[in-house]
Amino acid sequence: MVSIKDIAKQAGVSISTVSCALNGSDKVTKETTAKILEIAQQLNYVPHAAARLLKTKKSNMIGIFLTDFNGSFYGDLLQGIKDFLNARGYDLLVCSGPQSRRLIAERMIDGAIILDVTFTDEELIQYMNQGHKAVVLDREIQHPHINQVLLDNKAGGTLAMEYLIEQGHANIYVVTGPEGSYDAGQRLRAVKQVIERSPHLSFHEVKGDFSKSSGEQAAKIIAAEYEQPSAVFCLNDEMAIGFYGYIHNHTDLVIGEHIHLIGFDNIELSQFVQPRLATIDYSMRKWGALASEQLLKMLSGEPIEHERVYVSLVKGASVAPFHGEA
Amino acid sequence: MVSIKDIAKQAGVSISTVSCALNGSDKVTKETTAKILEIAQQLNYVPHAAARLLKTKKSNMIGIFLTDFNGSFYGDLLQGIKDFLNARGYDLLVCSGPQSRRLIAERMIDGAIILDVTFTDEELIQYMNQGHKAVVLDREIQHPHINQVLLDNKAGGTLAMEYLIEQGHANIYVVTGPEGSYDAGQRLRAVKQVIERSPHLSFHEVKGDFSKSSGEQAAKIIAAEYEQPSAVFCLNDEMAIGFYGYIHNHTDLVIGEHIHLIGFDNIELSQFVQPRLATIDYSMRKWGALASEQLLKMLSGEPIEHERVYVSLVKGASVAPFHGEA
DNA sequence: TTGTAGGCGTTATCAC
DNA sequence: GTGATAACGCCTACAA
Repeated sequence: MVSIKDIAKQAGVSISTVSCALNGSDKVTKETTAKILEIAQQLNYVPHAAARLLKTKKSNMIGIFLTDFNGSFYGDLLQGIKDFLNARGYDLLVCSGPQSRRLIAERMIDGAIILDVTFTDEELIQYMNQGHKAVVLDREIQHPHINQVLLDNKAGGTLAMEYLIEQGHANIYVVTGPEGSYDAGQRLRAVKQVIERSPHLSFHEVKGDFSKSSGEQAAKIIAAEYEQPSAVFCLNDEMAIGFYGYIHNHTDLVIGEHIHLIGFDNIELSQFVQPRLATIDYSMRKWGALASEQLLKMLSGEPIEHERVYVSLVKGASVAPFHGEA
Repeated sequence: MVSIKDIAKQAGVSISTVSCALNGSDKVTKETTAKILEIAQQLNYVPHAAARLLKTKKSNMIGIFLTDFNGSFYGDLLQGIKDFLNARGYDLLVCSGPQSRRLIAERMIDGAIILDVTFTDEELIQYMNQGHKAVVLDREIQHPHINQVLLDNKAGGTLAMEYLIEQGHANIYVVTGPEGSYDAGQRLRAVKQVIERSPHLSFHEVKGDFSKSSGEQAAKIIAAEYEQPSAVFCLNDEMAIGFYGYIHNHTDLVIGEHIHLIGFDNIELSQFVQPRLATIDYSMRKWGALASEQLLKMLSGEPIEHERVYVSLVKGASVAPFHGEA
């Protein structure tokens, strides 16, 4: 492998001159710089990242940590992060699994973005105490080296519930998310707050875990006890899609007529189902870009505050007005 | 940051003793090793990956390069790769975009797995000439540092066509894949070879690009010129699903009766559509595991040959027998 | 069994 | 403007 030493020899200059020239320092003549650059080129010189990192303590790499690699769900989020980082000279590494944490500990990356429930708060804080920095997308946690960029789940949950109530629905189900999920927990909390303020409502909770199949299960349960038009808030779209499928294939009930359904996330599929699924929308790309921005600011020592990703209601014919007796 | 120097000082021994102890060399007393280990523990010592890499030239990291982050398609493949690598002390980094190539060039990873059409054969060969090693999943390319682990697209394409023909279909459409895709190209070639051997068939090609929406487009075209029962081979399942949707929602035709459909990939959704989609199956996890295995073998200098991932036919009611006049 | 010394490829601080 | 020289943190002969 060719190193700056080789090119120094070729050019008949010292290695420090080469280093300066390569890094575009103005302490070197234009001519020598040009000569050095040319030799580097024809020698196919590529710097050794590890050596540079050892000295500069900057790898220009950011890691995002995911629970697993499933879910087209993350596509846009990752793209948003990557685009933002690339534009600023950083690279993104997507990591998963407990073993990958060594990238943080062993200082291979400059910072981390966390969207991984398998990270405990404790270990996260431990890393941060060692001087590492991170942005979390999936929890509330206070530490000088941690910044939060969270979805406004509370607003979303409230928006969804109020929409159902506005449309005249008083018999309401919620299909919950997995244990331990911050987003699911927050959404459910918002739902309960609305419920508490509206004692006239009939309210039921059905367990779900954000998967399509759990949406189907929920549909089965709710369809079985169906007596009157009901509204269902699936805490994410994937479950809502599963819900749709079950109702459509296995019952005589009609979405938007007997059962009024709203989801959360506005995934691509939501616009294709008939009738269109009402849901809560937000931009994955923006979420990713914002998280990246916050992380880079932290790295540069800029003081920052926690951020929120705002959400909005997407109406859809899956929820129709209801004018019956509650 | 605490380094072996600090722990050497604490333990009252030299740096090299610490290094040996940490690396489990038998050149150090059990007692001193134990003492050193304990101090390392309580000092929260973590080795610096860059420093180690600089010396050992092994990062124990493997990179997989993808065209983009979309597509739940890759979930199982990545999981298969990760599991295999983790079990052998390697970590997986998922990378995308031209910038990420520096991980290869700058020697941050020990090897690469390529599933990225934006990599040209030329640049790949250039990297390999510099001594890097890779397994390719998406092309045929000969180089001592490159190993191929390819899907047996030819067998799959042939299997699909023969199934349609066996079932009595003689009016056959194929919905193609994107330009430049190796898999799409190979599948189409297999189709054409079957066609050439069966001159009595009526055969039509409709352009697609592996996306669901292109499947819908194809359905629109084929439905418009529908005259008699036809068989359609969508070169991947995603298009087949789009095809389904269009036929179901916008025409009176029935899959498995007027239109007989087969796909490729056996994605999860395929088993849920009604009637079940006939398709070509293979294991993403195995593909990933095999690719990883080959890469590690290359890294250890073991001589290896190119590998193939075998496929099989999955029958489904989306293709029914046809006994009419061709 | 332990310590000494040199080097991995860079960057950075100085003299010259 | 350029060139020694010393780090960075770790590994590994080799010497003691």
